[in-house]
Amino acid sequence: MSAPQDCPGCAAPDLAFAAHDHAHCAQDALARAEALTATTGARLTPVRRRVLEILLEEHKALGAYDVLARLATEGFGNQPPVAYRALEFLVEQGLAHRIQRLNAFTACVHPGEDHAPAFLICRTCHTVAEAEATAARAALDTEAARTGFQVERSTIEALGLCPNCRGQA
Amino acid sequence: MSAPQDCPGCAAPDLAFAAHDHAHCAQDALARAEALTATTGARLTPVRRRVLEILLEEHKALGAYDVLARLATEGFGNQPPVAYRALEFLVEQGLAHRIQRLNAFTACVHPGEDHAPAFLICRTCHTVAEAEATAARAALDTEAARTGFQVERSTIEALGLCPNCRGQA
DNA sequence: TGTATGTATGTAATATCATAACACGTCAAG
DNA sequence: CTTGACGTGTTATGATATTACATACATACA
Repeated sequence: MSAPQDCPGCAAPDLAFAAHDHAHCAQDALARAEALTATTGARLTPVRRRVLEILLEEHKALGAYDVLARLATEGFGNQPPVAYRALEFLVEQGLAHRIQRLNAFTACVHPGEDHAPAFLICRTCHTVAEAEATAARAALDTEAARTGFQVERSTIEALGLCPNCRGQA
Repeated sequence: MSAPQDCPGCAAPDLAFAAHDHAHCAQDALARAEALTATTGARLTPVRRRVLEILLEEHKALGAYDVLARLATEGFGNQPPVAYRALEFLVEQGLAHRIQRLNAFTACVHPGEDHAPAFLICRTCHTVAEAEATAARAALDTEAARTGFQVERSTIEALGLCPNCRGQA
């Protein structure tokens, strides 16, 4: 495992859209996940680890049943809870994110850097990228506070065209 | 129908949370909806109008099946498409919004004022309020643009505690 | 007035997403 | 060596959403 700044692909903010060594990117995320769980004591069991690997194969969001189908062919259980539980674990640990708009899940590319990103979802190629959401979240919190509402968690997701698909249109 | 500034309840930004004359608030939204559809030529048929009324009864989000159950007892169809079609129409016309986080729908309290609000969802009383999202959306668009992503639609939803429920906690 | 056309509604069937409840196995602490 | 926590497997069911087709209703216009 290399530090993030050692990998041009992994360090880029537009990671998902830019051409990059995805194998390295996935390996890196997996290694970090292992380091993280070792630290916190959370158990990255075979099913959970495999689900993370599956999510890391592409910068896309996968439905729970897509994941489940993969697991089933590999000798794991084939009932929905098997997938949902592993996904829930990964989300709790910050190793994956749920994309509300798609009822689907995507691997976190920056595990450990405690963050609540915005998601950029390309409506053509279905790639999902994480984007920095600090400013947007701050604006939302401020606006909410004006009405006395206290934000605990927020969902920020954008649908649109990624740079690659824009070029082709 | 009165202009928005004539109604203290309807003009307030924290409409949903503040004590207000909700009957007036609902009537106002309905009247605007009628005016709007008359302008655009869209047909606010009995089912669609009734669905809007149902959504306007409270500042909450209702699931499609909740709406459907109401419709069914009133002599309308009782199959899911009846509710989904009416809801889709209302959303298209800007008369209702879909809350992704809840897989549910809520009436728009400012129909006609072309807007894409953020939603503030109270986790205790389940009230849903619309909040100004211009700043948050701008921040998101800017961040997305840095990666070359072009945002077409964005979802901004916050889960937390509304002023009333905060007081009680 | 009759008829064609588009739009809305009704209905059946099915697809997709998600959770509750319980059984069984494993492993570490006491 | 057993108890308790946790993880996994499985059954069953619940919740959300769409496809496809049939029917009715409105509008325009021959």
